[in-house]
Amino acid sequence: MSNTAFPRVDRSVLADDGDELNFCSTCAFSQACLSQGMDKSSLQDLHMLVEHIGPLHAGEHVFRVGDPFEAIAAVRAGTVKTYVIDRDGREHVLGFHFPGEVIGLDAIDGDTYPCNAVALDTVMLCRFSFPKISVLAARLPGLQQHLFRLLSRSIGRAALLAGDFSADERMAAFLIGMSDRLAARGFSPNRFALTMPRTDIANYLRLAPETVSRVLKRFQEDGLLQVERRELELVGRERLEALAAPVLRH
Amino acid sequence: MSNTAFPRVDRSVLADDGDELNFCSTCAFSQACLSQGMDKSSLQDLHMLVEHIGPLHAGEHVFRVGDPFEAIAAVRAGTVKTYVIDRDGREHVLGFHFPGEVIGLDAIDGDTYPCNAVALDTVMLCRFSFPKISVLAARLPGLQQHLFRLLSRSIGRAALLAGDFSADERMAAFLIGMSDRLAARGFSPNRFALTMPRTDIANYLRLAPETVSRVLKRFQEDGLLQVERRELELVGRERLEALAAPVLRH
DNA sequence: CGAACACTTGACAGCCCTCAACGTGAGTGG
DNA sequence: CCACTCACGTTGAGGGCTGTCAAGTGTTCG
Repeated sequence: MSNTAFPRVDRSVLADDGDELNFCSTCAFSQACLSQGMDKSSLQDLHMLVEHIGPLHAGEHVFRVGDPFEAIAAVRAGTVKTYVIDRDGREHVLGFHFPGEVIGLDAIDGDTYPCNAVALDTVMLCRFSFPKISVLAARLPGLQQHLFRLLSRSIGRAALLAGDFSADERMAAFLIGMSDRLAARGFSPNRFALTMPRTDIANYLRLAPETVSRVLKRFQEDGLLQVERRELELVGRERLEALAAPVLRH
Repeated sequence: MSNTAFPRVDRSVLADDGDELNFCSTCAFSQACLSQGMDKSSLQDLHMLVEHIGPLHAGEHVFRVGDPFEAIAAVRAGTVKTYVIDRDGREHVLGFHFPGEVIGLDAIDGDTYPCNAVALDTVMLCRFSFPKISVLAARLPGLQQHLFRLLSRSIGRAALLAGDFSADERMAAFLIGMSDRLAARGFSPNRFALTMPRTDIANYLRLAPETVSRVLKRFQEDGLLQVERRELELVGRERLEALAAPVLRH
C-alpha cells in the first residue's frame, strides 16, 4: 500500500489544459489572484508550483489518514468526499468538495492528513506543495491573504452544520448550499445531480439514510423539488431557502 | 451603541505585565515564536503590535456580529464564549476559548465579525491588528506558519463535535477536551471549574440543559467525576476518555 | 426578605433511529 | 437477450434517546 498522498499522476490527459498564463479558469487560486491584481510574473510563479493530478476515478483516494502532509489541492472537476473512521468503526463524513474548492487545509496543523479524501466520480485536481506555496505567499501579499481567507472560510463553514437543527432544516441547508456553491462555479443552480449516495448525505447531515429518503419525498410532495434517483431540480427555491435560513444565516 | 470591536481598553491595569522581552508567557504567539527560534528583534516587532485589552467583566462583549474586523485576539485570562443568534432568535454557542487560545479567526474571510464574543468571567486579552500581523508574517516565516497552523487547527476542532455522537460521548469529550486544554496551559487537569452555565454547555453540545444535568448526575453515580455546582473533579479519567474516544480521536 | 436566576428532578411526548423487507437500476456473464 | 448479482434506495413498523413541559430547590443579590 502506498504511503504517499496524491499517488496517481497522469499528465498526458491534460495536454489540452489551457495555456501558460490563463491556466485553470476554474481554479480557486487563479481566480483570487487575478482579481487581486496579481501580475503576470507572480502568476507564473504560482503556475510553476502547480501539479495537475488526475483523472481519479470513483473510489480512488486522494489521500488517507496518516499520509504525510505535503500539499493542499484544489478540485478542478468532480466531487471529493472527506471522511474519518472513528474507533468504533463508524464513518463520519466531514464534507463534500466541488470544483474550485480546496482540500487538505485541516492537515496544515500536523505532519499527516487527519482525514481521508476519496473521489466520488471522475476527479481532476491541482496540487500545491504547501512548503512551496508558503514561501511564495511570503513574497506575494495577495496570495498570503488568499490563503488566510481560505482557511478562515473553512472554519465558518464547519461551524454551520454543527448547530442544533431539525432534519428538514439541515437537508434544506445542504441543498441550498450545494446549489449556491455549484452556481458560483457556473453550474446550473436549480438543476444538478447529487454526486454522492444517500448514505453519505445522511452521514454528513447526522441522519439515517431512511430519514434522507423520507425528507426528500416529503419535500417533493410539498412542491419544493423534483427528485429522481440522483437527479435533482429545485422548484420552490424560496421556501427551501426559508427552511435553510436558520442554518445558513446566523 | 459602539460599532467598534474591542471597545474597552484599560492599560493602567497592566502595568505589572512582565518585561519587554518576556511578555505574556501564556500567550499563544510568544510560545510558538520562541519555540521556533524567533530572535529578539523579531519578538520585539511582534511585541510592538500587541495591544493589551481588559479586564473585561462577565457579560461584556469583545466583539459582536457585524463589528468591522480589524484584529484577532489571544485570551490571556478568563473564558470567552463565541455564539450567534439565528433568524428564529435561537442562540447557538460556537465555542469556549481559554487562556492561550485565539478568537476572531473566522472573521478573516470578510470585513466584519461573523459571530459574537462575550466574556464569561474576568477576561484579559492580547489584541493583534490583523493587517499588521499579516505584514509581519510575510517577513517572519515562523509567524506565518504559526498563523496557518492556528487556522488549520480551528478547522479540525470545529469538525469534532459536528459528528453524530450520543449525549454521553459528547459530554465526555467536552470534559476531557476542556481538561486537556487547561492542562496544556498549566492548570490542574482533574480539578477545575466550569466557567459557563449549564445552558451554554447544553447549547454547545446540542443538548437540552436538563440532559446535561442528567448526564452529569449519572457520570457522578458511576464514579466518573464529582460535581458540585460548577466545581468539577474528574475521578475516572480513563473511563471518561474511553467514552470520549470516538469524538476526540478520529 | 423577595425576586431573579441557575440547576435539578420527574412525567410525557416526539423526532428520528433501528430493524426488516421490498423495489429498482446497473453491471456481468452465460 | 436474459438471468443473476449487488449496491442503492424506498417504505413500513416499532422503539429509544432526548427534548419539552412543569414544578421544585438552592443560591445570589438588591
